[in-house]
Amino acid sequence: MFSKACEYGIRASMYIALQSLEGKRVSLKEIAEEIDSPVAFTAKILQQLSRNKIVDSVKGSAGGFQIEKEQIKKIKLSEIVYAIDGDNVYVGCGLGLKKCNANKPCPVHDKFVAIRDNLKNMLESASLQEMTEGLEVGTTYLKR
Amino acid sequence: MFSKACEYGIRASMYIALQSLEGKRVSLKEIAEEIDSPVAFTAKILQQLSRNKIVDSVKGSAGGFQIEKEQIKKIKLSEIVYAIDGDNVYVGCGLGLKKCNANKPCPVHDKFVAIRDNLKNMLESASLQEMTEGLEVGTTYLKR
DNA sequence: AGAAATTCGGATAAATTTATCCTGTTTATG
DNA sequence: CATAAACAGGATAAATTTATCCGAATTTCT
Repeated sequence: MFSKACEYGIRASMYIALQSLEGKRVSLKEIAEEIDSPVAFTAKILQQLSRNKIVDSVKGSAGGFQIEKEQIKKIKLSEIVYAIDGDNVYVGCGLGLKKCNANKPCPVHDKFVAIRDNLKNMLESASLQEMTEGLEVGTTYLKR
Repeated sequence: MFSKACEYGIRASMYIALQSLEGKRVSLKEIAEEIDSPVAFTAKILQQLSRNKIVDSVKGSAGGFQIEKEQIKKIKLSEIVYAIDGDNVYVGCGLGLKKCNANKPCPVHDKFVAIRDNLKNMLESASLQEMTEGLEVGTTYLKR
């Protein structure tokens, strides 16, 4: 569904959000440990998220990553996915045709559009805030 | 969503089905042309489909690929996807966790399950027969 | 029997994605 | 101000996916 990079990106964002709500800034190392991802690769992804204003990065000793509380409420999963995977998830034919559309559709066009719209709606309505709620009370997990 | 291999595999199966309904056996070359896919790569995929009894292959001059009419009615897209991509599409956590389940779910578990079930249902209910119908009357396409 | 058309299967190559490493820069802190 | 902790970014490597090539086997047709 998503690329590995995107999976790590989403999980990292969720972890940063979780800690930011506690007022804690977190280091790359800690993030990678807590979401069980390769450190250096995660660094690359955090750079992307930082450039795309999804997360704030602070250099130097006592630096790390954080997300402002207001942002945690606003940021939707769709923005994270878009920052890393682009619009691949939303656009593009299920069967790989370059110019598939309602006018000249592939045989599964309508069925795919329906499913993709579901996915899109889900990602556009799921905020980081909402995602952290289960993490806080221990009913959802970011590794294992 | 699917791998390139799977996209080509689905399109190839649809084209073979379409021609088989006309009583025509089709060659690799013709298939690749008609679905706009790389010939040699398509050959590999057809081998897989042949081993998995999705398509029949006939060697030798005047050989080629075909699908029996009875099979065209029975074969669902899910079988093609499974033959090529395995169960990746259905199983596996949206965020890449190895042991994500209803008991210890990732933050998006339920939402993903819902969407994946949609996809699964769609693939399990869409037969090759159904797919060829639009192709026959020219309302759907396999290339462009 | 020979030639042509065709799939099969192994080896290999190219492209992309995933992952690592290393050097530089920034910043808090003692 | 020196040091250590941390991110940034370029170069590189490993793994996977996508794609090509070629010889062998099979079958039809003349």
